[in-house]
Formats: sequence, structure tokens, C-alpha cells
Amino acid sequence: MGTTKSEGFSEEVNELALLFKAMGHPARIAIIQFLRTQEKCICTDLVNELPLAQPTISQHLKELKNAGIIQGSVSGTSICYCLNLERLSEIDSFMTSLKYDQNPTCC
Amino acid sequence: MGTTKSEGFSEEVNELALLFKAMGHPARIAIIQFLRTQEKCICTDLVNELPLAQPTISQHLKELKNAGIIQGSVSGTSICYCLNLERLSEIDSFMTSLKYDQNPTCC
DNA sequence: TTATAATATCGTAATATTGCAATATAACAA
DNA sequence: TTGTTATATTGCAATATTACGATATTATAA
Repeated sequence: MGTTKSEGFSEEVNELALLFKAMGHPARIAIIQFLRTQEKCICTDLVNELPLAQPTISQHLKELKNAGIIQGSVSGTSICYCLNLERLSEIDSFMTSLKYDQNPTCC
Repeated sequence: MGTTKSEGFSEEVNELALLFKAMGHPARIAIIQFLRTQEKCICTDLVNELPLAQPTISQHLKELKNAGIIQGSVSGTSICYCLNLERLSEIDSFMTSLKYDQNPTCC
């Protein structure tokens, strides 16, 4: 195996899992944090900022983009990335749903 | 490689990444959802609820426990699991921090 | 004690992820 | 055109994850 089983889970569950998974790496968390604090979101900066080689960072950016967490638009030779807060808010919704009801008094 | 590089990232970033990573699997999202809706958090139910074999579920429960997302206490032959909302709230804090400032107007 | 029920652990095969050097591509500058 | 700069892609090697059958373990029931 090694493959994640997705049949038998709801679409919603699978989507959420992909979203969380995409954030489950230090480089990707760092990229997200960086994109928040930067005025501009030009991105060679990341290569100087993170302890990883350029191809590795490019790979992580791609994963974040695939997950819909960031968006990039070409701007000359460089690419301008920024957060997709709408997509990120799906995490908020899920987290909120966990507190909806009273949690059982066990443990 | 295959190993995630954690040196060079802050403790906070590494911690967050582990937390998100622990949630990045459909079975684990489903477990979390299930624990919220159940009155009791007895857990053979999960074996009937999820499309996975018992050892696999046990493995996922272990990962959630290691990440501090759930807690389990022995109750006879069975084990009572429940969510650790305090730990989960660290995700909320991070998500909130992303909206702190105005995001750059690019893309 | 012996069985049963609930959960955990071991071992292993299949697959995925991570990181990077080398190389490609694409846009601009000289 | 030739460089140069910014980013992406390819092709690995190393390691991690996932899933599960088989087998422990542990607590209660008969």
C-alpha cells in the first residue's frame, strides 16, 4: 500500500484532509507565514529566507498552489504569490464545527 | 532523502507543521468528526464506521494521540477517546494570525 | 481457568514524500 | 544575439506513510 484510501470517506472529509496535508510541512507553513508578512509577495526572497534549495521551494509552492492555498501571477521574470484566504477559511469552518456541540464529558 | 528538514525552521513552525500533518488524512479527519458527534467516545464504533481495518484505525488513533489532538483513557476492555480542544485551538490561533494585517494587494 | 471482546503491536509490501543537482524555460537587459 | 535572472521540471536516492494479516495483550465474563 502506501496509498491513502479515499473511497468510503465523504468528499468533504477527503477535501479537508488534502487541505490539512498541504499545510503539514514546515517549509509550507513558513511560506504561508512569509506571504502574510510581506508587503510584496515576490518570491526569490523565499530562497534566501528558507533553509532549502530553490527546486525544493518551487516544489512546495506547487503543492500549495495545487491545494488552492496560494495563487501566483506572472510579473515579468518573477512570480507574485499570495494567500487565498477564501480557501484557507475552510479550515476555520471545520475548526468551528468541532466546537458546535458540547463535547462529551469523558476521559 | 524523504526526511523532512526541520533545522532552520522555528520551533513554532515545526510544531504547527506536525499538527497539520496529523490532520492530513481522511481517516483522521473522520475520526475527529466522529468524536465530536458521539455522546460517548467508545471506539470500536470507529471500526464499524470507517472503511479501514482495525489495526489501521488503531494506528491512526495513535498518531492523533501523539500529536496531542485526542486523549484516551482506559475504561474496562475498551478505551475512551476524546478531542483535546486546547491543542486543536493552536490551529485557530495560527489561522487567525494569517488575517492579522491587511494582505498585500497583488495577484 | 478458559473464552471472549477490545485494542495494540509487528512485520511487510506497495506507494508517497522529500530534497537536491542538473537542466530546462521564459522574460528581460545589454 | 548573448547574458542574466527567476522559476520550473526531471530524475534520482533516501526515507516515510499507509494498509493489513497475523499475533500479542489486557480486562472481563462464564
